[in-house]
Amino acid sequence: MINRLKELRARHDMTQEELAEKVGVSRQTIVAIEKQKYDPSLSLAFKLAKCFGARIEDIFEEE
Amino acid sequence: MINRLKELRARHDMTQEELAEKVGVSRQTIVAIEKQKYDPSLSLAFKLAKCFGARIEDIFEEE
DNA sequence: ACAAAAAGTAAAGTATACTTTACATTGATG
DNA sequence: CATCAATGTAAAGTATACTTTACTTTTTGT
Repeated sequence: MINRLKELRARHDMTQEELAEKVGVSRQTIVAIEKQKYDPSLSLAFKLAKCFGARIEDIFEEE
Repeated sequence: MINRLKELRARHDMTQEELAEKVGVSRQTIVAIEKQKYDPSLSLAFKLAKCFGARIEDIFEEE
């Protein structure tokens, strides 16, 4: 699974901290996902998509 | 999070066993998700969506 | 009604997602 | 170049997703 989280966050001009707060997780979770350490839960993926006004498929892509 | 997995599986006339095999998980995982015991991982959600020719948002819905 | 297939339940174990804390590195600005 | 904000790294702990095994209940077909 690859994701465009970092890219989208940059485009929306947000810090990791701001994004984390907005979707209700810790900053470390954002770091881990951006660094591709693991994939978000489905619930978090929904929140991230909503936050960026995108669809899950626009942010995450199965290999 | 609510899901229409059972409904979609019925519509596609598949058993839990068949679906489980097709998306590469155990039957118990399918049971648990249909019974709303927990949500699938993002990766499994993608596979289920693909299997039914639907979008993730068509199968799963955030509350 | 009976047998077989499908679905449901339960429990113990493993893997992954997420938290918290703490510290190190990078990058921008005075 | 010094400082502070932002980002990165690491490690130990908790919660949730998933597996495996085994057994019970429900549904379906003859």
